[in-house]
Amino acid sequence: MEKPQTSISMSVIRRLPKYYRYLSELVEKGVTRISSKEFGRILGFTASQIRQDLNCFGGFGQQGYGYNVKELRDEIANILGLNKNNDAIIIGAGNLGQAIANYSGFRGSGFLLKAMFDINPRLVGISIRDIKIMDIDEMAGFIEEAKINVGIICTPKEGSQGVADRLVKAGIKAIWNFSPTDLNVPGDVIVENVQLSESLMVLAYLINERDRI
Amino acid sequence: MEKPQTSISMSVIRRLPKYYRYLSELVEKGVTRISSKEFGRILGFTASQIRQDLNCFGGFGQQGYGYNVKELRDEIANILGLNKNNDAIIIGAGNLGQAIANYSGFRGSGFLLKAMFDINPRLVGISIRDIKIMDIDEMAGFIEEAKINVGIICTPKEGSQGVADRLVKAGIKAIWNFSPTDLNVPGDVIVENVQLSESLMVLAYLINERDRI
DNA sequence: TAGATTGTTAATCGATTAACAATC
DNA sequence: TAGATTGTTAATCGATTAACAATC
Repeated sequence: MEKPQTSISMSVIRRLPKYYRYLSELVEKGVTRISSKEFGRILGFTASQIRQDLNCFGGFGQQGYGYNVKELRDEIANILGLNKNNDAIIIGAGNLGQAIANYSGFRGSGFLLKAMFDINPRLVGISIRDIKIMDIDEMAGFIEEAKINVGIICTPKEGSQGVADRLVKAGIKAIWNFSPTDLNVPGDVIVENVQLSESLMVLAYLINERDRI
Repeated sequence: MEKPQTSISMSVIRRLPKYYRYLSELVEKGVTRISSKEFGRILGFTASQIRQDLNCFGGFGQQGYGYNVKELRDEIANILGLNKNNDAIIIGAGNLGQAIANYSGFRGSGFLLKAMFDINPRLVGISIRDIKIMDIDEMAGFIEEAKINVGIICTPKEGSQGVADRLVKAGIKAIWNFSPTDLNVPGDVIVENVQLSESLMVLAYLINERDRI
């Protein structure tokens, strides 16, 4: 049922996790079928948009019936690649790095945390949830040996480009970046940014704008 | 020089922090003027887009010259409301809450962390960076007394809607939401989401897609 | 003044919504 | 079969890019 897969726009891709999340909730509630109209009402999207989005990947519905909730959830999990394992490491074992290490969402997305790295000798050696913090000089070797393909950068912004360079050199293929910079990496390396500072500034804007009116 | 301020699209607003960040870097480097062309080259945007974006807020440039870097940075800080103070509290003092409490980006955006709240009696009473963790039952009183206007939700998803309800009831006007849910709040309450799980799933998709090709 | 670069209008592109024939 | 709802095409809307007159 899968389509020949032309390039999908990022607008569509960024909605997929939301579809997945709501479908998972529906499955838990025991809902077995849903129409695009009803699903749109729940999500705050138009029915049209949902049908267009899903049809980028295949015809998952049935005329006159709607969509099978469990089936659609599994299709989307498959599209997102949530069933594929990705071994990851965290670089920067400070507050944020430790919080991310404790993040329970890894499992559900197929990511497995294998190690953490830091330059601070006071952190090296201790463990967070059975994950060892190692010296950053051991990183390249570990990546190659353990076939790590994702690096999670939780360092301050001064160090982040340097870390990215070392990750790329060691053969990593994707970066989840929490440092407030745009990393410079080769075109085949994927970077997904979580820009806390930008999010906070947008919040400041929205508060400021509302107060102005 | 400010325009009558019609409604600005979110696409524009979400680019402003990036402008601000790069302009700050340019100021630090001692660059005093920049053209939209050169600024676009640095950011990876078209010159046209930068000029369009800035002209939503006013004519900050000068024909034949370009933009004064420091002036433009200050204008954008002003548009974003980074000079206005917003008193905030964190709800949920677990790993993520504590990491956010330690987040150094608050100051630069005009946010001031005033307290943290949790239901866990083992956390209540201790302090993170001089910020006391209090029992959640003290929250409503604290919000009113200290005139808090921003709540930062770092609880697990089960508790987040309940926390949001209590925040709204206590009179809070904006929420920075780290829990993986879409909060239901009255229309005048601003919610800015940081969806770690969605970001991670997009990363999974991009890795999976690249491997497929 | 001549050159450069803005502010702004017009053209293009892409994303969203509407409409409807196909079909379960 | 009749009703419902999809998949898909067409229309609309909004955002981005190009073009250029205004002007420093």
